[in-house]
Amino acid sequence: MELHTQPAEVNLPRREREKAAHRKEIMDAAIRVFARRGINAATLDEVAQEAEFSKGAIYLYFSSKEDLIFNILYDLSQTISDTVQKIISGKRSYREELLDLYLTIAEYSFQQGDQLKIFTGENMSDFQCISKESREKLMILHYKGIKVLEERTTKAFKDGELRDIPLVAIIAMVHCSLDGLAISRWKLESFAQAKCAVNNFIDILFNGIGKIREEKS
Amino acid sequence: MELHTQPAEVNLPRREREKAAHRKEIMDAAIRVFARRGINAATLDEVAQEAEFSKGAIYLYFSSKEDLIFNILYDLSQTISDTVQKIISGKRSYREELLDLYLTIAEYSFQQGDQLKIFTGENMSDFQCISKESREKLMILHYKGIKVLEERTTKAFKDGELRDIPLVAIIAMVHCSLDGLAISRWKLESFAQAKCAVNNFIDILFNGIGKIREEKS
Amino acid sequence: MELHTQPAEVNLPRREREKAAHRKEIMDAAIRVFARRGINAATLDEVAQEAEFSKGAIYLYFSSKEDLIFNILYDLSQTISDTVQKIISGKRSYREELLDLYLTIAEYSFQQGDQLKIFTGENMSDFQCISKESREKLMILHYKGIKVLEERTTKAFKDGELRDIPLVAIIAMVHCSLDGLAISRWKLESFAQAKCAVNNFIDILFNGIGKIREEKS
Amino acid sequence: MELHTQPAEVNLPRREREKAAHRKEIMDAAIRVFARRGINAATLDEVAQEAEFSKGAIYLYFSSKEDLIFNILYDLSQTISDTVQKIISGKRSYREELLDLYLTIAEYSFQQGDQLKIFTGENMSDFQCISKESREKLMILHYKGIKVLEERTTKAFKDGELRDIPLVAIIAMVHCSLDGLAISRWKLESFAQAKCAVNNFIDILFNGIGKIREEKS
DNA sequence: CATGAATGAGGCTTCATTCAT
DNA sequence: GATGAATGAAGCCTCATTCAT
Repeated sequence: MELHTQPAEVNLPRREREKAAHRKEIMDAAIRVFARRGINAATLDEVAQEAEFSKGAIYLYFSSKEDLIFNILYDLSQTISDTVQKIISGKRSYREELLDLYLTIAEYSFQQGDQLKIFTGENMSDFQCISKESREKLMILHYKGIKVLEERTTKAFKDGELRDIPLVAIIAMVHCSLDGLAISRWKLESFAQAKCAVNNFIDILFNGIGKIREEKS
Repeated sequence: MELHTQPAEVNLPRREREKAAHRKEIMDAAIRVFARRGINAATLDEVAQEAEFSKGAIYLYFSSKEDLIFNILYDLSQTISDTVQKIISGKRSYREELLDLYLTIAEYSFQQGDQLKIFTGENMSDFQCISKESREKLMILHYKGIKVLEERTTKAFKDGELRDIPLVAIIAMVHCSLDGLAISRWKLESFAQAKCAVNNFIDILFNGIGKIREEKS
Repeated sequence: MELHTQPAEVNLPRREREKAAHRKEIMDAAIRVFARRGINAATLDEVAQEAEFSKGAIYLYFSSKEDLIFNILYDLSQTISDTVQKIISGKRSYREELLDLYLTIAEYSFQQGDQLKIFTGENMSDFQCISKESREKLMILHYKGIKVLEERTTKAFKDGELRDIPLVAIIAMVHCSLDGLAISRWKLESFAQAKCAVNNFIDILFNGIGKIREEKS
Repeated sequence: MELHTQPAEVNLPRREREKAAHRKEIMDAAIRVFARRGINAATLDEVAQEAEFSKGAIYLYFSSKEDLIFNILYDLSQTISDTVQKIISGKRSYREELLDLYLTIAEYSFQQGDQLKIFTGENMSDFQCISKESREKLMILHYKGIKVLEERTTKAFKDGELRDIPLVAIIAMVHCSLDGLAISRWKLESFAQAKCAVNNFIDILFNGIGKIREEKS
């Protein structure tokens, strides 16, 4: 299962296709530069150089640096949200689905690590570089994914898959570990390692680290 | 138990004491501004205004904006490292000590939230605004805390407190949840809530969320 | 009587005719945009859009933005100069001819207001956007009209149509009122109003506003 | 009688006085550059160079190029409006007051020609370089002067100083000739010449240029 | 001929840093 | 020590001009 990236537009006139391709090239170059230098420190000169375009060309595809950043974040938010919704469908067990989600994110993190690095390198609600409205658009997408997770967790609880723990705590746990995974705080050096780490994480999440389980009275 | 902040230098000549006090005032003001506006977007003008000093005065205490940032991060890293070392002493059970650490961090997060916000608002290894050497100094401190945790976890394992799970996975789990706690991803609105959240987290960490524990064969 | 605009070239091969037509379309569009946005603020993108041509097409007809501006101003200068020469012929009384000139300008101002707005919207001798040489070409045309007016005024004086007032003063008076008329400082809202205003102006010019005429001693 | 320029602030602390002086120096330099190169073509680099300050210094006194332009225009508008109100007081005859006004403007035009050149070099209502709101503030001042002239003219008519001509025509005449005077369309080379020109203008305005006065029937 | 994507010089603006008072 | 005016490097953005298709 792969992160569901935006489909390449096909069946368009050559001009349109090229335009879309160039736009994507610039975004990809920007992602690399932003990941390397930080969003704020990165200059459009660097992005242009990385993309092998002139600085002016960026403005043919994006109205400003902010617009470029926003589009990168929006695309990624969309991708993540879509992925969560596709995987967390409720058709399999909660544990299976969560494992799938983590593995998918881990894989994406290895393939497209730069994107995730930008995404979580800064606390989303604090992105100073984009306007309040844009930030809200991102939050909406973001919360769509959270919502799905929340509802699935509720269902798992009702289905007797979970211990009697406040849902909010479970969500928080899942959420912050996803972040940790995404920004490579797990310092994994191969996808094999990542797979192993994910398995361990799920094991811990479901069974705990304590030698003996203290059943709540 | 409290986060072990730097002790105010006592027994110094008045001049020295005043100088240290001004230095601290500027750092505190900077922390507030950085938390509010982001390190990059914040200007020294804003910091000076918040500190009720002139812009020039900042340069009497710090050689550059980078130096100011570094000192803030260094102090915090020191504080955290000291705190971890003080709490994770091996004198109590692993679980007790971990709970203590989380509660202490949570409390600090409520008292001095801005500092932690800056600290983890950006991925430390990627702080673009400070030089490689300074970054390494910070990393060293940072890893001191990690090291202590690692060793304590090893001991706990040997003492039979833990299940047979790779240590690195446990460390990663603890680590990313600490980040999550620090940058308020847990969205807690009162310290009471935070205490509850911490208790839940420790419960999950030790006992897992699964209804039935699947003991490893 | 109408302002003598450049005659459409006839009897040319289709290609030539089309080319001339496109050239004119671009100039007309440019006049509209320049009047609306100001010569400096207006971009060739806007002109191209207004003309419904591509930006590149402008360069098939004009070597640069300056060339486009110059041609617009030159055509208008030519038109005005021709008109002055045609009307100020010395065949009728000075007053009749002046009235005719004003009415013609007023009419043109209503039909082609944008052109005149550009023309006098900036002090001709200060057009920064065109080269010194081009500016001089415009001045030459401009002074041709002035010269004709001057000579006609001299003749009127000799013919006993005028009081004994320095010619230069009369010329200045006529000149600045023409400007005022052209750039709509008279704020007229209909051609009928304009005709009335012109009649009043001529009345004032010839008879003054004073209740009693103070004959020079 | 002199144009009533803003009084230099006295009795201020040295710092304040210097600040005001520097602000004025920059405005004066800007006026020279704008007059020489046109408002749009002029760059802040040129202004800074002319003022012998760094480019950044301009931003200590004005928030933007637009703000600088607006302040220049506003000061001048204020000065002109004040002057008109002071001179056109109704204490003397309409003709005397008008003559005084013209002479004052002419004198100012020789002393501070650059300012007036900017002011009328572009049609005020079309200043593309300043925001609509700012433009409206200027218009308000502008119309204050016009209003005074209008009322004085009405009074003169009632007092029997004027022939029976539509007031609006008289105002328009006065107005456009003031413009012509201000932007040096009268091409005068000395103040003596200007005085002479003004006298001639007033003569023409009141008595007309016609040899024989055609009294309206 | 016509197009419009690409270029890059140059403008406006910000802000860390310096320095005379 | 403390101030804040001054500096100038560097960033973002615009737009006249070019050129491959």
